[in-house]
Amino acid sequence: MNPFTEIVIQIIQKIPAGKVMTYGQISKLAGNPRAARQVARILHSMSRKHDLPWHRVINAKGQIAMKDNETRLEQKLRLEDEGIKVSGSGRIDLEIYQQPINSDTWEI
DNA sequence: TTAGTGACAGGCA
DNA sequence: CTGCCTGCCACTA
Repeated sequence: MNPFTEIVIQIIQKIPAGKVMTYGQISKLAGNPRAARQVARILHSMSRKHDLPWHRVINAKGQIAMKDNETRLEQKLRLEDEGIKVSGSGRIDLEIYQQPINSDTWEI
């Protein structure tokens, strides 16, 4: 497994419940600012075997970027279950729920 | 091998 | 606020 993938997985596992991060944040923390799409791919392929909180990862517009309606609904329900308010169209207030990368908990 | 396609981001209209 | 365009890279047909 390449180091980028490992770091991405560790970052996602550190996202606290009730908070979210964007793909861009994660890719930047992992050392590849332009690899947001690969983060998404890692999530899709690794979320099951690594038990990742994939639902806490959203796009830069603060929305659920799902194409599949079932998965989109599941993510919405999981987020609301953690106290995150999700708008009808799947929007989330990043000002409130986004986990800042400058926090002391991020010693990557 | 080339072309199409995303769990995306950022700039611009 | 929304939509379109370009860059990015792994995967698939």
